[in-house]
Amino acid sequence: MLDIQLLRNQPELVAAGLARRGAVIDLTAFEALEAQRKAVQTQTQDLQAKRNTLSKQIGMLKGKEAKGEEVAAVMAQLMSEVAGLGDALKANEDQLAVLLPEVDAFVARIPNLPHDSVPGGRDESGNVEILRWGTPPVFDFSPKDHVDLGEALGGLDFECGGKIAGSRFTVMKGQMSRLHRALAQFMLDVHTAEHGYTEVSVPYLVNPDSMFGTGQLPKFEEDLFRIERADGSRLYLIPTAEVPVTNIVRGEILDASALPLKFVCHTPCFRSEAGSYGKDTRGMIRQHQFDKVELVQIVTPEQSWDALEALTGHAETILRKLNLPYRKMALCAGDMGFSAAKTYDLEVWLPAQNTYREISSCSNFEAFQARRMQARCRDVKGGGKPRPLHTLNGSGLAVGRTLVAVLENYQRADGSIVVPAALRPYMGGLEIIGG
RNA sequence: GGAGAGGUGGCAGAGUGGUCGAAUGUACCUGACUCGAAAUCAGGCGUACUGCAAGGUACCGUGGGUUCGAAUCCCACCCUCUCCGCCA
Repeated sequence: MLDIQLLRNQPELVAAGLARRGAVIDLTAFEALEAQRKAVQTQTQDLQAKRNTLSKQIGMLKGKEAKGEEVAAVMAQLMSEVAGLGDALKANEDQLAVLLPEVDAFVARIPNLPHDSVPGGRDESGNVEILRWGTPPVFDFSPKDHVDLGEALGGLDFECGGKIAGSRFTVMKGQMSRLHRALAQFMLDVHTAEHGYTEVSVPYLVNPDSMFGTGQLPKFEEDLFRIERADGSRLYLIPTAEVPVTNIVRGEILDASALPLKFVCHTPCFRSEAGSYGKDTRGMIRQHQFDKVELVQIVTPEQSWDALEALTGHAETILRKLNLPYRKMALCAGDMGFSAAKTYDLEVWLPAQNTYREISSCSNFEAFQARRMQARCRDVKGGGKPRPLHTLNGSGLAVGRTLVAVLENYQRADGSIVVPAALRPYMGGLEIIGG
């Protein structure tokens, strides 16, 4: 959520920032709504103040009456005076009860402002390559894609996934399952042992408040799987561990000296993929369910930009240790997600597609999510007031897509797969799958 | 699923209609004493909105209601704990 003060005081600045990402804001509507809100709110509070003082006087008179003083007449006078406020006050409060949520709803649907360092651009084509690492492998045979490789090895079964659940679901078996598990374990171990993250395990179903906190709601409900419960409440399957993990600090005021908090979390992720019909229908690239190891940092406002570089580096480390060629992209303003102030995508080389595909997305949200979550920090020494903290997250990495990258980059002419050296300790020393 | 108890400030814990945004203790911050610390003493110490300020308003699990006035009474819901049942 944007700082509503910024929206009130510098609306042109907000509009300009939003324009960079192709978003339009109706400032006239906002200002009209705000003017109305302000008028009704001050009037309501004046009436409440009047009621409160009069009622207090009645209270004092009650005390005197108890001591035997004759105050009934004055009291009756006051009571009728207060009663006269009743209707006007009720009307104002009712009006306010409509206006305040309207203002909230308006602000809740505005995306974050892109950071100054974010390149301009409308879509994917405006993204800027920051670096390239590794060399795409050269094969003396025609490389297969992960579907052909996986099916031939008996490790990937898309038909079976379709039978059990539907399209965009996969069944893995044998060494393929183990390789998948090894990848997740490896990532968790690197991030905890070498990068200082604390591993957390969290709910895979979350409530609407949590989805609001990280920005999935109210605008992107159609991207989520929803569970309706008998009592009328609802839960959502997490589309990323970002949601439950970031919401750990929702509603909290943290001692600034306790920051940064660094969490790593392995979960399945569930996405409805509404609107992506026909896109990546083959294989494991785009699934309704996939595993991901997520990095989340909770930091002070001063720390967040350094933290974004560090966090992205942590994700890159996994690719490097697996010796997978990748490139690092700075997303342009028009291609960033709703809540992000800046995002780096890491794209891994996929030989069969002869291109780089997203395998990680690392973002600094600045105070955008923190404001929605009312997550704040306080400098105890300075005696300062609570202020919104900053949040970041990034995939480190998407496990399913990493599996795809390993299969395709490490394949041999006979269809067997070389197990990357870093994973062998997790595979009981196995060097070749299907050899 | 059945029965019961309870949700108040960082924590503990009072408060059952009226100067209650809330006693007290503890933690924490500042100052005094001290070479320093402990102990002691004095003061401060929730969040948000609003106002130049003084101040005002809201918040005692959440949402409604009763009342001139609600932490306190009524209704619904949520959560926690205990016991029983069921169960990975």
